[in-house]
Amino acid sequence: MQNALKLFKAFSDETRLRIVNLLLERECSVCEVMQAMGISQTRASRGLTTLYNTGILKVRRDGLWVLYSINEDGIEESYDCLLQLVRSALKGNEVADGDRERLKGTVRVSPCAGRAKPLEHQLPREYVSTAGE
Amino acid sequence: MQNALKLFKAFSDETRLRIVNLLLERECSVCEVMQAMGISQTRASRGLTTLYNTGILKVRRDGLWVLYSINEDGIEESYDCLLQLVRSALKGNEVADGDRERLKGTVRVSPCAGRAKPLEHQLPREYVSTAGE
DNA sequence: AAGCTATATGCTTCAATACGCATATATTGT
DNA sequence: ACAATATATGCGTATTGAAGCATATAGCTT
Repeated sequence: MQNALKLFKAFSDETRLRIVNLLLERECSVCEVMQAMGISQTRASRGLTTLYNTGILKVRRDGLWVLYSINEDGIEESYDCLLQLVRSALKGNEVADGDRERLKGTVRVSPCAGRAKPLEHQLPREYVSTAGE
Repeated sequence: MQNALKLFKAFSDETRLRIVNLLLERECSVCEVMQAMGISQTRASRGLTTLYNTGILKVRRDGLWVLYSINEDGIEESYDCLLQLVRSALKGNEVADGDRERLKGTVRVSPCAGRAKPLEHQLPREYVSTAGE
């Protein structure tokens, strides 16, 4: 029961459901989740961490980036049906569809984006426009 | 998404999971749930009401008793898998097993049972022992 | 080593939730 | 109508949970 309870609690939050929605598309870094969903770094990180602690996600590092993805061989057989339920529940939802759409355009950019610093300081070289130089 | 969210929230509480556990066995009145789980009337009633409001349960009246049961043709196709997950998750759990076991011995008795009043005042006639009379 | 970037986290606040007590409501029998 | 029983619910409280801010940590790059 405790395992099931943990799973249900993990899925009982809109932020986390939207995150799962993204990860069902593909592996994501924290900053990609932030951008696609338009939420703060703290919120994205906390949502991911909670899902990870429940066993739903796995993590790996790629340089500075921490990449989260669905933990296919997670907990139990049964829990697979939950993911399918989430997937179908989010398909057709305006917010979730928008998140997935924006995910396509995300870039691995600093969580400082949107703050006062000039944009060039936060984008990896290859993404910085050279038009104005 | 909102529907899925409501379902997950409904299932993300131990009291409610245990109630579903009982109702997967059979239709129950509030007082039977109280007895089987050893919880207060308020707690039982609130748990049942929450599950009902989510569409998971249906209700009917039988005289003084309000009988709750799983709403088979509830919300959506997908949600059926949730019930199966709950069933399997609760099978083998000590608390849940105990609840189901005690359910067999429950009696439709007043929620006042266990308080100061003499037992005879709260049991339907047919359950009152006549040994002491 | 120093500085930058990506992420995690301690502390705090605010909102949501669970549930107890007392009481209201609904239903039946007398 | 009255009393008794079964359940629901308003109000208050305690607990939990989400998430912001500031800061710590980890890993590049030079």
